[in-house]
Amino acid sequence: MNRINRLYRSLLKAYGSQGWWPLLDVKGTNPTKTGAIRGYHCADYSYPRTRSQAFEICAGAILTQNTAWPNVEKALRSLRQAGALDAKKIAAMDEERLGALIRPAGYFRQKAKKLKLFAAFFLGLGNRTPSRGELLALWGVGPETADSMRCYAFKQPEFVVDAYTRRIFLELGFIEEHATYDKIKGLVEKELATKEAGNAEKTLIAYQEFHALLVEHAKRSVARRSVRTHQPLSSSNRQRKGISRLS
DNA sequence: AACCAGGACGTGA
DNA sequence: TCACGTCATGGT
Repeated sequence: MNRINRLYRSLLKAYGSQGWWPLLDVKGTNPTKTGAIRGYHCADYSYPRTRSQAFEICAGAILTQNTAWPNVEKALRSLRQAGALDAKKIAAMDEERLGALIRPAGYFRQKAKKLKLFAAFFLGLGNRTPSRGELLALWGVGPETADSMRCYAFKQPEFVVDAYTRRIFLELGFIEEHATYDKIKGLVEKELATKEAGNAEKTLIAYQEFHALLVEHAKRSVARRSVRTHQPLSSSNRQRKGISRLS
């Protein structure tokens, strides 16, 4: 078994299934997760079940850009409270009012624009699944956001690379310091898929879980300092925090 | 009280 | 291509 698969298996053993993407109305059942327990659908991969839930995931993907999830959740609840967690409503809303509703998520002027653009695009899709290229062509949607939408909202086997993934892979020596997004994505899609090759559904679940597990692991054990310095966490720190090396 | 969060985009070199 | 600056609130 290759190192990517080994890491995936040990993370899964350590933290259990994560059940991303978090949805406002879904209750999670994994007590070992950090942060909010609600919002996850651990070991149930039938979500999103509606077009509306797919939109909620996409909106969350935009709102979470460089932003901590609890703040995103506040913005989503604020939208729902206003009856506006809905593509039609958002597409028709003026940016000032939308910005006020999503304020807790930060960057509210930019994100109001992004949400409006995306909402109009989403409506135009009808029931269709957008390609990665279509998403990337939208202003405000970069590689990570596009892959998050594809993987979690539209259930396409597409691995999401984020800052946490990068940090952990660098620490483990899986990648070079300046590895590109596509390089890291390719590494996972090549190595993690080998076992599930030919089974699209299992591949999708593996991509969803692996990304979520990397985030969970990073939140617990990877020093924030390493973002700037790229210095590995010392073993004494690791032990003090009760984190095993996992590979 | 700095520092950072599940980025993306525009700019100048 | 590449390194920065910008966007902005809220938690630690």
